[in-house]
Amino acid sequence: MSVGRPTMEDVASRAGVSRALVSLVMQDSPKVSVHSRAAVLEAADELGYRPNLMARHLASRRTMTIGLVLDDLHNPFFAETTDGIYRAAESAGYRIVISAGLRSVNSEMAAINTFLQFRVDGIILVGPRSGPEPMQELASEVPLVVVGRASNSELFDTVNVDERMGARLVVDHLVAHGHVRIAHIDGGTGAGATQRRAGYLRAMGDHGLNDHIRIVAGSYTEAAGAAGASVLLADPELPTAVFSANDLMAAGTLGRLDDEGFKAPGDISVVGFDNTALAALSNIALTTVDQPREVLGEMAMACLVQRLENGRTKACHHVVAPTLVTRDSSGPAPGRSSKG
Amino acid sequence: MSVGRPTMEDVASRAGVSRALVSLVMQDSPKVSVHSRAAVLEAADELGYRPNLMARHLASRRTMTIGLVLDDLHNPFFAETTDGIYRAAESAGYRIVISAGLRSVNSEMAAINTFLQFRVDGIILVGPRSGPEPMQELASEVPLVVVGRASNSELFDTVNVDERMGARLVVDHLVAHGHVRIAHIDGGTGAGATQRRAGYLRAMGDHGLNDHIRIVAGSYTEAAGAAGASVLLADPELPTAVFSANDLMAAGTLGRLDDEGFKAPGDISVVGFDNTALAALSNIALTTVDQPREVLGEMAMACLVQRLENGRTKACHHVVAPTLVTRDSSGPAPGRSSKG
DNA sequence: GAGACAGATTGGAGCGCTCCAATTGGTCTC
DNA sequence: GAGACCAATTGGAGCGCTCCAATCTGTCTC
Repeated sequence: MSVGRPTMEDVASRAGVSRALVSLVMQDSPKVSVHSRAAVLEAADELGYRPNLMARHLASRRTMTIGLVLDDLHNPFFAETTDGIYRAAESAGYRIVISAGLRSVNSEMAAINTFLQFRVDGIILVGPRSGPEPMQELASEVPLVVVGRASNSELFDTVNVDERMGARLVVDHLVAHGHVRIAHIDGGTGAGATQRRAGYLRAMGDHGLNDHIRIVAGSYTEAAGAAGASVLLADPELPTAVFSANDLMAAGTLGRLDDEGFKAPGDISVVGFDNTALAALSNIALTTVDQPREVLGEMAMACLVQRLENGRTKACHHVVAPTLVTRDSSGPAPGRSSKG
Repeated sequence: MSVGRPTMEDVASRAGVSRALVSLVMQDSPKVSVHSRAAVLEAADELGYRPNLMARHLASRRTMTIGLVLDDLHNPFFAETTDGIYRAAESAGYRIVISAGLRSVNSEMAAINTFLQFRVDGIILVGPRSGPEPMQELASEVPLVVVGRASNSELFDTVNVDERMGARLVVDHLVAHGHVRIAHIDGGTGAGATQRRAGYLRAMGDHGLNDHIRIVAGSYTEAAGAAGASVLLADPELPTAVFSANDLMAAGTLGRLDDEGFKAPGDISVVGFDNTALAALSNIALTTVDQPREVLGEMAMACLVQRLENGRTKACHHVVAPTLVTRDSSGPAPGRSSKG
C-alpha cells in the first residue's frame, strides 16, 4: 500500500532543514527562527506527519501520558472521577489513557501491566481491588496515586473522601429525624466499605444507640441492596431507616421495600452513599452522601504532577470531607413503630 | 535513584545468552531450547524485567494494541459494549486501551490523535460524534471500526443494531396492547436517533396510525426525557404511550409523569431503548429495546482482527437485530382515554 | 578588523527492541 | 570422514526520535 507514515526525516528534507530542527519545532522549542518553524510546520502538514510517540519516548524517556486504571466502567462513580482527572491532566499537559480493571484482581493486574509496558509516566488507580503489597511493589516502579483506597504507604499517594465522616453524616441526619432503629447494609470488601461500617458503628455509639446497631452483610451491587432489605424485613423488629453502603445498593433496597409494600420514606427511610447520577434520578431521589468525585480526580492528578514535575517523593495522603444530599428517600421516623 | 529499568541486554548477560535469544523467548518463539528458555525466564524474573512496548513497537511496527474511543463514560451503554470488546480482544491476543471522548467532537479528536501517536494497530470508535469526513480520513490512516453510527463507507467497518426495527418493535408492542396515541420523544442528533425516529414513523404508518404521530424533540439525557413528558402533558389530547429514544430519557419521562400524578403503565405506558442496567432497576422496570451490546463489541473486535490478521481491506457493515424486553412500565392502553 | 558572543542549525550517538543473515555445533547419511 | 542438514544461537543493522556538542552566521564592541 502506502509507503508508510512520514517520519521526521521526510519532513526535514521537504522543509529543507535538518531532522534535529524538526524535532525542536515539534517540541515547541523557542530557539527556532520564525521562518524555519513556519517551513517545518507547513511541510509536516502537507505530509500529514504525526510524531511517533513510541520513538519519542524511547529517546526522551518520557511519554507525557498517565495511565488510569478504572475498576468498573459500569459504575458512574468512576466516570465522574475520571472527569476531574481529565480536566487536571489537560491543564498540566498530560494525556490520559484508560484501562479497565473489569472488577477482578487479575484484569486489574493486566491493566497495570499494559501501562508498565507502555512506560507511562505515572499511574492512577481508582478503587483498586489489589491489596497493599502489590500496590507497594507497583509504587516502586512508577509514580502512583490511589483513589478510593486508604493507605498510609510511604511510597504512593492516596486521595479519599472521609468515609467515616460520611457514614456519620447519614446517622446524624437520621437521628435528627427521630430514627432510632437504623440498620446498615454494608459493602463487604468494597473500597471504603470498612470505614463506612466503622463510621456507622461509631456514630450509633455516640448517639447512645449501641443497642440498635444492626448490620447486614452485602456488597456494592443492586442485588445485595435488595437482598439486605429482605433480610431486614424478616427481623422481628423492623428498622425505621436503612443506610445502604452505596447508591446502587440503596436503589436495590428501595426497590425491594417497594415490592414488599413498604413506602420510603413513610415506612422506612433509605440513605445511600456516593451521590452518583443514579441517586439524582427523580424516580429514585435518594438521600445520599456526596463524594466530590471530580475534586478527588483533580487532586489525584495534582499529586502525580507534583511527583513528576517537582520531584516530590514523600507520600501524601489527602482526605476530603463529604456532604449529605437530602432527597425524597429519607424523612421523619414513623410515629413510634406501628408494625413489628 | 535506581539505575533505571532492566533492559533485554541485562537479562541476556545475566542468563549468559545473547540479546537476540532473549527477544525470541519474549516472543514465545518455538526455536529456543527448553534450557535457554528457562534460564532467560529466570533471569528476567529476578531482574523484574518488563519488555518495553515502545521499543518493541519501534522495531516491529506493531503494538498489538487496539485504541478504543468511548464517547461517554457516564453512559452504561459504553461500558457494556466495552465488555464484549475486551473479551474478543483477549482471545485474539490484543490489548485494549481506552480514551474518553467526553461528549464533544474536540475531545474525541484528541482521543483519536493520542492513539494515532501511539501507533495502535487499530481503532474502534463507539458512538462517535464526528461526521463522515473525518472518519474517512481516519480510516485511511489506520484500520477502523465504528460502532453505533451507520455508514456505508468503503474504508471502514461498522457494527450497528437495527435501530428502525427496534423502534418498530416498540410500536408493535404498544399497538398490540391497544395503544393508538403513541408519542415519541426523540434523541435529537444522538447516535441512531434519526433511525429510531424513522422506524417509529414507518411503523405508525404501517399500523394506519399516521394521524396519531406525535414527535417531541429531545436529546439523550434524563432531563430531555422529563421535559418531553411535560410537553406531551400539555397536549389537548394526551398520549396513552410514550416511546422515549433511550433508557435514560425514559427514566426522566417516568419520573416526570409520576411527579404530575400519572401512573405508568396505568395511565401512560413508557418504553425506552437500549436496555441498559438502568432499565432493569426494579424501581424503574422499564420496557425497552435490548441492544446486544456485548455482541456488538465482539463483532467490532472481530472486524478489526480480520483486517489485521487476514488482511481484509474491503469494508463490511454488520446490522444486528434487537429484541424487546417487556417490564412493568408498559401495559394495556387505558379503556378509551378518560382524560384529555 | 579581530575577538567575543548569542542565536540558529546540524550531525551523530544512542534509547531498547526485532529481524535477518550468518554462524555454530551436532547428528545423519552413504 | 566429508558433505548435508537441522536446530539453536548470535551479531548487527535499523526502527523514529531526542539530546548533546559542535558548527555556522551574523552582529556587536573596542
